[in-house]
Amino acid sequence: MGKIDENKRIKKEALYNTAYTLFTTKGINATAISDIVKNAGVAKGTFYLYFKDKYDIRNKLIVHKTKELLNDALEHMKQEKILGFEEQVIYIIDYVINVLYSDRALSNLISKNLVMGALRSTFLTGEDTDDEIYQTLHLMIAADSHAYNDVDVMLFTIVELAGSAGYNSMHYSEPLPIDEYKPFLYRAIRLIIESHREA
Amino acid sequence: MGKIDENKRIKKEALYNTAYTLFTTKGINATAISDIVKNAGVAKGTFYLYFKDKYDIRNKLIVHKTKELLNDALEHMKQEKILGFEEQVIYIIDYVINVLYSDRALSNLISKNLVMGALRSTFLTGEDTDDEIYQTLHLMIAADSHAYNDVDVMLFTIVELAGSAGYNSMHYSEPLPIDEYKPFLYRAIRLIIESHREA
Amino acid sequence: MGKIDENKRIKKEALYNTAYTLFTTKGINATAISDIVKNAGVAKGTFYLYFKDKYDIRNKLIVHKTKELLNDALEHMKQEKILGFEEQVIYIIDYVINVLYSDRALSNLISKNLVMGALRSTFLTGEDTDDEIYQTLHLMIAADSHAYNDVDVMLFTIVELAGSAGYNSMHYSEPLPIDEYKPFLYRAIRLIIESHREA
Amino acid sequence: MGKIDENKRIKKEALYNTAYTLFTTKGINATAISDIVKNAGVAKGTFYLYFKDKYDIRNKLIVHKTKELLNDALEHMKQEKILGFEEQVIYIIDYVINVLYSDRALSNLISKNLVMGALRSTFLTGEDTDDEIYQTLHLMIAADSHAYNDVDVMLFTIVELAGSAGYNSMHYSEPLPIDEYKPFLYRAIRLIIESHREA
DNA sequence: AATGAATGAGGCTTCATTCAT
DNA sequence: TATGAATGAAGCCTCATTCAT
Repeated sequence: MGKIDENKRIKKEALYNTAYTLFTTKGINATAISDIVKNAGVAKGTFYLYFKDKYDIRNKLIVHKTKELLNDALEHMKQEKILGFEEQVIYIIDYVINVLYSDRALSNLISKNLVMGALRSTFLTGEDTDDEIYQTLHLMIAADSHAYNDVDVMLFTIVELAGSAGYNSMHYSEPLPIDEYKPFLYRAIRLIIESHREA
Repeated sequence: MGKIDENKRIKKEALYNTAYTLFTTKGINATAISDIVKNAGVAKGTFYLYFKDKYDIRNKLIVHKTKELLNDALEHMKQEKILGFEEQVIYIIDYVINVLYSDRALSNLISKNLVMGALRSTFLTGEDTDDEIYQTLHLMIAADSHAYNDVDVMLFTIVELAGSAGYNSMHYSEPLPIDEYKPFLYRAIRLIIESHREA
Repeated sequence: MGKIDENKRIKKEALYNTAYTLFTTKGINATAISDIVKNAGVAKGTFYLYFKDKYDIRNKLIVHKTKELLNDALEHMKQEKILGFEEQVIYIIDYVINVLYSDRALSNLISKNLVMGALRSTFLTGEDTDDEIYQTLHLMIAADSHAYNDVDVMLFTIVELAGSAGYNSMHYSEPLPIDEYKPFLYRAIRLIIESHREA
Repeated sequence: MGKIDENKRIKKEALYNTAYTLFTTKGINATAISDIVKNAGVAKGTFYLYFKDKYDIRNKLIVHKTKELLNDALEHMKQEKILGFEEQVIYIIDYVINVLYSDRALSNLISKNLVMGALRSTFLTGEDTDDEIYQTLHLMIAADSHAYNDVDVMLFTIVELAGSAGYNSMHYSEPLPIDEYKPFLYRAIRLIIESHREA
């Protein structure tokens, strides 16, 4: 049984990896399921054993990659012992921007729309309260020397701004290359944070 | 001759109108060129006389609709005699949000990504300097009682934030319905504007 | 051992029951073997332990259900002490029509073609002479006060007429609903029987 | 234009002919649309220009062939100057049986079920009263020296009996080869007709 | 005897694009 | 200019059957 389950995992993993490569290389529209299975070395039917269609595997990939990225960011933040909510938010966003900037493939997959969708469902929705990332963020806020109003609104605004402006600056260097745009972005974020501080 | 040209215009217009309806109803992926021509009452070959493919007509539609929307906003702003750059920016964004909120079809076509692309190319790029909208914005800034640094960066940041956060709030009522979110959005925008004022 | 055999019987029975439900609900074309095994709660491979394919289990089902139905009819006929071949034939046909009319699922499975195929192989073929139903019919004829010519032809003609006309009347109420059509049908059958009587 | 329409007719005809050959040779289940178009020498897409799917072309074929067959029968009946409704019905049925018996391919296509469906909709349904065949039958009845009750019931009963019993006798020679069975069949039909005569 | 993951042939359907009229 | 029949590549998905466990 261990053998069978191991085999299942391997096939699934092969499909994920191949899909990731193809989606980020050719784009999802230009990627056929035939391409995925051919490159993954499995039969076509096997794909349908694990995924409903092309969009199913894409969504699962995005959620996976996004969570991974955010966890990495939080991990590094802890190691670096960054203190204070404002600094922590800037650190996380900077980390994410840097990773996405250096990994264009990942950035393409987790495009502006999608990363936001994933982020929102991941750490702006309080419902899924056993979500580690969401927990961590709120702990960060609680540990800050200031108190904050409308925390979810604040996080939402920051995420949307950073995601949208960051995406465009990274991809099109407009209005400035990302390195030159960062100071403006981070200043705006700091202002937003300040505006949510309790008097 | 005028007759022939008139006929051309009518067919083209029919294609535009039908495409708009279908794109906003079924989405672009689910809309086939056959659908467009069938509903427009022209032959399939005729489509290729005017457009390269589906995406060509879509792009032309978006540019057209976006410019129309922004021109309307500026027009109303003038009529209302809104003064001061900060108030003017808020007015324009509020106008656009209100129109998109009440016209879901239009909002879907000019989705988050696209509106930004169009906006950027339309009024954040200085190249196309005979662009009326771009001109108007710079006139507004010049007429303000304050002077501003890094004007294009400022406009970019505002547009990205409003576009991205506004889109999500409108469509998903997250983290708040658009009406409740607006005060936060506008406060953030005002802070961004202030941060670009010369000392 | 008895335990194992019991287990086999249970699985087989589950397959039969599920197949019956699905065939009569969705039709055989729309029923996949996967559907059958999934609903029966057995593994796919198990199906092939007992049946060659979809059509194998269907045929076995039909034969089974048809024999059951005819045996029921004969049983009731005996209990009711119906006498005389003509009356007995009418009684059996009436019984079958009534059951099929009230059990549309069964009627769909044992459709016009199939019921005839099954019936013919069941009680018009003399080869399988240890067939109880076939025996019973011939006993009925022998016990009648008249003698008959070309008995198999007579039975065949009656079965075909009743099966085909009855099926259509039941399912489509054409040219009349079954209740209104019955008198015509039974009159025709009586005429056929009479025409086979020895002078 | 005549050229284009002519071409359309040719392609459609090619599809019909090929489908007929394949359906009657390999059966409809074993015939793929690919087979049809390949043999017809047209592109796959062309098939979908004229037919919805495999069953669509089959149904159209059956209706076409059935009407053709019945019209032939009526035509010959007139040429032979057959008089009297009873004789006319026997003549038609005999004609149809003979053709189907000698053309096994046609007989397979227009199988028991289907011929009935087609026949019923063609000449037992009074609604489509501009149907030539239906008209002809009623004229025949009107011209007979006897008057008849429940004409549609009578026709229905005859058609069902002849179709069902004839089909089986032809295909399986059970209970007798068709030539030997005919006398019994025709006797039964005559009895049915007589039973519908007005006193 | 029982399982169910894996297979891959096989069939279906759509649709952008061309081109003769 | 305008037409729309024809094309056929391209992609999707199902499902009967096998076989290692």
